[in-house]
Amino acid sequence: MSNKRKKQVTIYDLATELNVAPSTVSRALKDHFSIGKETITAVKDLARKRGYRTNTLASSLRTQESKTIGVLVSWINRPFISSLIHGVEAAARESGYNVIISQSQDSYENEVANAKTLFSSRIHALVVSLAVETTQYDHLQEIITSGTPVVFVDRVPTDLEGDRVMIDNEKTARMATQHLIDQGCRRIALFRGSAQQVIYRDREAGYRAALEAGGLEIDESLIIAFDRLTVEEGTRLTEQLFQLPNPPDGIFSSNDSAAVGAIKYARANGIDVPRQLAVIGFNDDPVCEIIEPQLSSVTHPAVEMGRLALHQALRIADPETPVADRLVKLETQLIPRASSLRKPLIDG
Amino acid sequence: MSNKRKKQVTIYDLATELNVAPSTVSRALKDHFSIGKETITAVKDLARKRGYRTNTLASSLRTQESKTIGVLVSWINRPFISSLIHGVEAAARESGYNVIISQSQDSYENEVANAKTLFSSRIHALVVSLAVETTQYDHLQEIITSGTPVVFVDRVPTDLEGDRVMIDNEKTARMATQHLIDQGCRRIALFRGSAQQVIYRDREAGYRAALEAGGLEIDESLIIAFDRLTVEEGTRLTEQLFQLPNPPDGIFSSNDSAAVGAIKYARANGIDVPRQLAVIGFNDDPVCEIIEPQLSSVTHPAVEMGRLALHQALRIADPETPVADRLVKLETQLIPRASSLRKPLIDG
DNA sequence: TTGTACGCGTTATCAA
DNA sequence: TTGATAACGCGTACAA
Repeated sequence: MSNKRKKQVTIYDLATELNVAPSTVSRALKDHFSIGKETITAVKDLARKRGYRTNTLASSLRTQESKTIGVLVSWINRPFISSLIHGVEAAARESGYNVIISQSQDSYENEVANAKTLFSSRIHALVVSLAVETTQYDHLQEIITSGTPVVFVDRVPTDLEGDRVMIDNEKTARMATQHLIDQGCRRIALFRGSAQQVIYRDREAGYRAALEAGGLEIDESLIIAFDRLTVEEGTRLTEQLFQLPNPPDGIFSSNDSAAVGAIKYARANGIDVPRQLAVIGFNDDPVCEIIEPQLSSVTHPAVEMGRLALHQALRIADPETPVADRLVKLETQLIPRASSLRKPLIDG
Repeated sequence: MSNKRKKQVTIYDLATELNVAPSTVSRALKDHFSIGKETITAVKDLARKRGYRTNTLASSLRTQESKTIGVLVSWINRPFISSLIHGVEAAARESGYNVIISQSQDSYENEVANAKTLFSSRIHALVVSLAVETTQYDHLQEIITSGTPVVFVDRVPTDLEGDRVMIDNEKTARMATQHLIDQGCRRIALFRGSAQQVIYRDREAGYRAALEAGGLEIDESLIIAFDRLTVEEGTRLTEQLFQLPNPPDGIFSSNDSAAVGAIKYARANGIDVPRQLAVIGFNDDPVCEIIEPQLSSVTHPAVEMGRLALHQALRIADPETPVADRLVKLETQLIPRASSLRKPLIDG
């Protein structure tokens, strides 16, 4: 709102013009049962005519009840995150809420600053996917303590009570790794994200569990720590893998981008995918159907997670919410494609 | 802000505890020159100790000056849009502003509703990329009239005064088409987006201009109207093109997704890219370097456009802003890759 | 250097 | 069915 802005119409203006009290106008605008029918229509007509818009600021201040949801994520311009926000925003708007977004850019410092700003904006609730760097949660604990609902999505904290919407990372990773074993892989590499985030540790756990269940030896030199799981990093680290005396015959990557990097390396170096190297990613991004060979993956229902997180945020204030519901785990699915299929699938 | 929320600390609480007036606290917190040094430190110390957070709502109401920027786009989960928002958010936060996002999902009706909601929220300024359906602008004119700065990005309106941040679509399309001609294409098809949006009409104009300049005949049956420019649509409509008695030897697509669809069709049907069919897209999305052959494109600097739009929004209120600056056109660049390169490029 | 008093626009309470 | 009044938390003109 800049300085020389046209003065906005208020309920006071309408009241004066209609010769009624401001409180009457206020009630008429929200169809309060105690207001006469003619008064209501008269008020609404004039409101429309004068271009009246309710001042959300004043209303929120008075009622101590703001209709905005804060969203705190790492990077907006990532497929998974932008779909997540899409889900939050769509669900929020259906429920009459605005959405304020802020990105930490994976920096702890930014995350703390943004959390403070959002808190000051008196948001109704906060939806958070942590920055990679974040391992300490005072900035969020403070918000929870104040009574503002906080819902964690995907990148959740370890030791902090609070509501979560996520997938079963361990189980999903096990499913993906198992698939590679079923396809005949014996030396499977893991592209692991930053160990600071529990979701990546869980995926590692799933990977290890699948290998053990399959009776395969775990070779620590095949577990590769990634920093940002980008395409470039995937290409670079695949190259390193293939300089080992005994390179892998399969890769399970913690996201699709890094898996794409692996396929690019293989393609450029005459390594046959999936025969010499079977690859499976994580997220099922659109790119899976674009790269050649098409990339196997496991679903990570971003939009749905966003919607659920929002609904969870709105329900927390509700005392009826059962405690059991405070952890929502979504189902995931294996999507086998050419990058890992060496033999026909057993069923359908 | 839910009902049984812990009461927030106010300047009034701090004032009581320190035995000073609330106004003194208010001024101390913003380092007002008239307040004593010790008072300032005392106030700030206590504020920290009590966990005081300034109430943005109250402050905005009082000053008639909100620190939030509204963003109104079609779909958040699209590469170009999410990068645009990324740019807006980053720049806004640097300047101390929050960002409220809302998506029209390309529906005119949603766009109108969202514009009204944002307006009611007393945003400082609005950044808009229009819904495909939108051809009428009353909902935005109203906001402009009220004195709220409105900046249009990418999908801009035709006959509405207002600030714009965009690229030169006609020139860029000409450059892309010219490139195909240079590579020896003689029958070039155009993947055109919805004619309702001027950006797509401009790209068509550039395409036509390049053909004319190159002395090539314009075959209207090669100009394909797309609805949503998706991969699937690209594949489907390429198939149609190749059922023509005289199919094209080049495609200029108004975005990368549809171009990817064309390449997928070609790959599946043994059509050699680029020899039989040269393809160039628009946007230079990350997918360009992932598909095989890699997709030629022209840049569409989304993040930069977002940043500029935000800065433009903040400058509009400033009476010093020269009128000439109200249309910002960014430079674009041709990125030739394997999908269109039949001969070595003339220079580097 | 600090305090007093009012208003931003809305809504809740109490009274009429 | 409607009106008068106070209060939400903050900032500022004016007074001290």
